[in-house]
This record gives sequence, C-alpha cells and structure tokens, in this order.
Amino acid sequence: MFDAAAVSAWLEELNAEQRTAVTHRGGPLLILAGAGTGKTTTLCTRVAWLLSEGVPAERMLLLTFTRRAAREMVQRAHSMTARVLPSAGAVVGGTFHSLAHRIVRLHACSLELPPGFGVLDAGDAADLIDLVRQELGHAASTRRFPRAQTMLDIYSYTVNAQRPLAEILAERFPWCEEHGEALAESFRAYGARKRTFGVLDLDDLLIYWRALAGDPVLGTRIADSFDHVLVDEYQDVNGLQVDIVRSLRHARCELTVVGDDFQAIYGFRAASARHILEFPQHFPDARTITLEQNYRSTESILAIANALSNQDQHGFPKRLWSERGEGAAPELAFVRDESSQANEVCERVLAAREEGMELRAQAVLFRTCHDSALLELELTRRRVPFVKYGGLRYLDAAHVKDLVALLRLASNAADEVSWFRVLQLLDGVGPVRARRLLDALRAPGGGPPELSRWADAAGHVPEHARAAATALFGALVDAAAGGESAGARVERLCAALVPLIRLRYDDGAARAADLDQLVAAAGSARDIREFVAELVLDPPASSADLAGPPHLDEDYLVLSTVHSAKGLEWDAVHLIAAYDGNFPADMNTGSEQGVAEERRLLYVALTRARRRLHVYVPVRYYHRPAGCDDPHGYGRTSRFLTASVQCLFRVTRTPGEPSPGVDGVAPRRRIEVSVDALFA
DNA sequence: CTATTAGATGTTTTT
DNA sequence: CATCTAATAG
Repeated sequence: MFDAAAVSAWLEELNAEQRTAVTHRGGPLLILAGAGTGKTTTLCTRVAWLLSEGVPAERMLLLTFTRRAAREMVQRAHSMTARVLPSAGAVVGGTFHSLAHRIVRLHACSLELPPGFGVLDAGDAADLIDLVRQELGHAASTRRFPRAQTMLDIYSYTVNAQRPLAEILAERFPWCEEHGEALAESFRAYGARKRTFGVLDLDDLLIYWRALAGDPVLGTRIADSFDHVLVDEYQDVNGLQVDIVRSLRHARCELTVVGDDFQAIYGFRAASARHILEFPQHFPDARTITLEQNYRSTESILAIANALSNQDQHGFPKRLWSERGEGAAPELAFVRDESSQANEVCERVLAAREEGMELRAQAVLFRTCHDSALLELELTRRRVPFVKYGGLRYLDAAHVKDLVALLRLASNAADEVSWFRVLQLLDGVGPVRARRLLDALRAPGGGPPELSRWADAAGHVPEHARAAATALFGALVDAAAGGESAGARVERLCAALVPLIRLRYDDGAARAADLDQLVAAAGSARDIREFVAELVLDPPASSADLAGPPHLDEDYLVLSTVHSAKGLEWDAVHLIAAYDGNFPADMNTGSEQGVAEERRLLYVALTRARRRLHVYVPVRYYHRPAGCDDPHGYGRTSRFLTASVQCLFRVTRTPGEPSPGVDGVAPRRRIEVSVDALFA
C-alpha cells in the first residue's frame, strides 16, 4: 500500500543530521537549519515519512510564513505524499494568515462576526484608519500628526508584539511619542469601526484565531484535528503566532519547527529570533538538530556568509560548509553612481546569458523597491525581460481597489470604507455628498447602509451622474441577491464600474482593460466574498500574474527585494546599492538590534547565490530627502563589508571619476538670481 | 461642494 | 518622485 521504497530512497539521499531530523519520534523537534542546508527537503521528507508511519496527511499542518514559501512547500510536500500513497489526502498547509482565515471563517458565528465579514488588506486598513483620523480631527491639527500609513504600522506592531502602546512608541516610533494619547484613542475607534463595518484586518485574523484557540471547547477541537504541526521559518514568528503554535500542541500532537536565527529579518513585524532561540526552554523535552552542510553555494560564497555571521556574537554558532568547490571569486564592484551601476549589472547579466546562464537563473536583489528604478529603465531600454517582486502591487492600483471595494459591498453593505471609495467615483460626488448619500442609505433609526434604500438616496447624486449611479446600484442588488455564478456577478459589477473608471482616470481605457483579468480570475471562484479574501491574502504581483503562470516558457530576469527573496536561490545574484544607509538602512542604525537585523538581511541576500555573486557599491548616489543643496551623497561602503570581508572578494572599480557637468551629474547648488535690487 | 492646481513633505521591508 | 495639503476657480 505505501511506497516504502520511495521513502527509503529519499532517506538515503539525506545526510546523517537530516535523516535524524526526518525520522525523529516523540517530543518537540527544533531543526536549526543554516541557509541552503536542505531545510525544505528535510521538512517535506519528514511529512512523507510521517505518512508512511501511518499519520494521515490531512492530520498534518504545515505552517509557513510567506506566500511564496507556502506555495513551494505545500506543492512539494503534496507531490511527495502522493507518491508514497496515491490515495492520501492533502496536507493542510499555508501561511499563518491564510489558515487563520479558514478557521475564523468556519467559526465566524461563535466569534459574533457576520457571515459575510470582509478582510481588509493593508491599504484598506490605512483608509479606515484615515477615516478615523479625519473624524477625530487629527488631520487638521496644527501639530503634525502621523499619517494613516504610519498609524497603521504602529497599531500593527503593537498588536503583533502584544505589548503596551507606550512602550512601542518609545522604542520604535519616538517621533510620534507626543501623540500617544491621541493614537490610543484613534486605535480604539479603529477597532470599534471594524466591528461596525463587519471587517477584519490581517492582524485580526491572528487575534481571532488565538481567541478561538484559547476557548476550552473550540480550541480543543481545533487542536484535536491535527497530529503533527510543522512550522517553517520559525525565526520569523512573533508572540501572537507563538501563542497559536503553543495552543495547537497538546498531549497527542507533535511539533516540528525549522528555522535559522541568523535569517531573522522581520523584526519590523514584531517577529523575534528570541522565540526560536528559547524554543528549548519553552519546550523542555525538545530535541535540537543543527544542519550545517550547505548544498547551494560555492565555498567562496560561504566564506563571506560565515564572516558576516561571525560579526554577530549572539545566537547559535553555525559554520556553513559545502562540497561544491571554491568556485568563481565573488565580485565587489565599486561603481561610479546608480546609472553606472545599472549599466554594469546589465553587462554582467547579459554576458552570463551568453555563456548559457538563463536570465531566470539570475536575480538582482535590493533593500528597497526604488533601488531598482534606474536598472528597470535600463533593462527596458535594452529589451531585457524582467519580473519584479515586492513593491507596488497590483492591489495598490487605484482602479483595482475601486473594483474590489465594489465587490466587498456585494457581500457586506455595512462596509462604509468601501462605500466612500465607490461613491466618490461618481462625477460631482466628493466627501461631503458621499457622507450624505451614505446617511440616506441607512434605516431611519441609524444602523448600517442598506442597498434597498437607494431610491431614497438617489436625490443626493448630481443629475448628470445619476444614470451611472443607478446602474451601479442595480448591479450591486443583483450581485447581492445571488442566483448567477460568482464570475457572472463580478462581470456585471465590473461592467457597471467601467464607465466611471473611464471618466475618472485619464488613462481610463487602459485601466478598464486591466480589470478584465481580475474578472477572468473570478470566473473560477466559489463566491465573491471568498474571491476577495483570497485576493487579499494572496495578492497577485501584477495583472499578468492573474492570468496564471504566464512566463513558463519565457526567460526573464528576477528583480526582488531581499525580504521577498528569502527561501529562494539563483545561480547568480547581483546585490545592488550596498552602501551604508541601505545596508544597514539609516533608520535602523539607532539600536544595536536594528543593526544586527540589517546584517542578517545582507546575509540572507548573499546566501541566495549558488555560483556567482556580485555586490555593487555606488560611490556616489542620489538620496531622496531633498532640501539640501546637493541631492547626491558620497556613499560609504556598507559597514558590514569590513576590510577583512572585502578581502574575500575580487574588488573591481569602474574607470573614470565623475566628470561634473558632462553627463548630468553636476553637483547642484543654490544660486540666487534676482533683479530685485534694481527696484529697491 | 467639487475639481484643479500649486506647493510642501517624507523614513523601508510583508501577511 | 509621489502623495498629501491648502488654496482657488468653477
């Protein structure tokens, strides 16, 4: 019945430590796996092994952190279990948030949530917080008040860290400390609003899951449905997530966690490597296994990685080694400026491709999204196809948000943030009329807006926009009524919205066309609410992404933030903008922990490389905070690339110092030109 | 009241 | 540079 031969063949391929981890029995297991040490393989093989030991696949829970990792891990585990036992069910798996969504949806009733509750993405949450901000009069106050996005960051961090606001402000947001009281008030109001509007933000998903887990009846039932819980990237969990994991582990349920404390890079989300380091204390009967043999990189790349991790005295000492040979010496390239950097990257990428290395085997990594701006221009100019991960997402585009807001209203008319957004698309309707309209949609005694009251509210829409508004409401009423398939209803809603989009944006036609892809993706959805929630929890990177795996046969270069690159690997890695200020980022240099996290970020970036590694340091770079005379700065090399680390590189310099005035990089000065003196 | 424009301002990283 | 605010025109 089981294909035991397949499992033993897989076990054969593992090294001794990996094999011990895979076949560990009884008691919690901590696998400390350095970069590239076969973490995914070990975890997936363990799943297959457990299956062959008689644990049903559907009683195993595989939790991961990022969507990209989740997809890869679940897919791989699934194909392995299918091989071992074709009739096996599916392993339950996904990100913490997607699992939370499934569970909360299942128990919405017990949590006193409306069955149609919506899930807000970060943008929506910021919009809602902005609403509160306006209403409490903070927007207009003379002392500048943190912006909605910043407020959300503070709120989210506080919730995820499960610590008092005052502490968080002092520690992470000192410039907002004076507004402590007002912030606290706003956050309370934000919470109340979410309740009234019937919406949850991403943090709520975890909060509600934990609340369920703590319930003596439901919590036990949830925990009872699993025999094994396996958590990947454990160094990136925060207190809230640890609570959830602990609640899942009861007498009969086993726990395996995998991670690398030196790859903890989500401190800004209140994650802390403390949790993985203290795992043996939290679970006294835990077994710890360390994986140090690296299967990914050449030794010269690992030498640099080890040198970096040696700079940090904390954590588990690990020394990566491999049998992949010395390999090409990593390059540390000092380039003149960012445009020269873009050039050099292109040259090297194209040269490697000439030698047979596909574009998709190469990646350009950077700290922040805009670091790649010039490079993107250059790649476009040279017609090199690329895909960028991180940064502006599809859901951030205004017209997409418009449609999503409309979809939300179809299942939840109480969602006033979405109402505001949609109503203001009507020509001649701004904030004030939107509010009046919204009030007119309520039942006389107050309460949530109702679709059925459109006839009473229509008068508030200026005449020339009334027809469009009526069409919009018609589509909403139809969509809410059900009957047709989800896809058909989404299509109707989109059709009603398109005329407004065309009017609103000057590139309206293009935006309208862009929405078709979203509509097409909805075709297979079970219902609209589900579709929107999926969209929020697993947003496509671009509209092209919606159309399914598009570039399978195409070759393209990968551009990615280091954060998004975690867990992935490429033959060649180009790390750009490695100057001090970016590695470490200026705003994180305040504390020792901050700097340490930045170092780990650099470590993560460098350890993505299999055979070739190039690090670029622009000697002269442009930095955004304008206001000084010269927007150019002379960049210093990242402080982590100390002299002894630099020795491990082959150092190159692009010839030619900057020649002021010749190619547009002349230093800018403030020169006053005035003839006023003539008229004095 | 809304739309448009000119002027100021600002910390990244992701679910 | 992109986004938000304030001021003005419609």
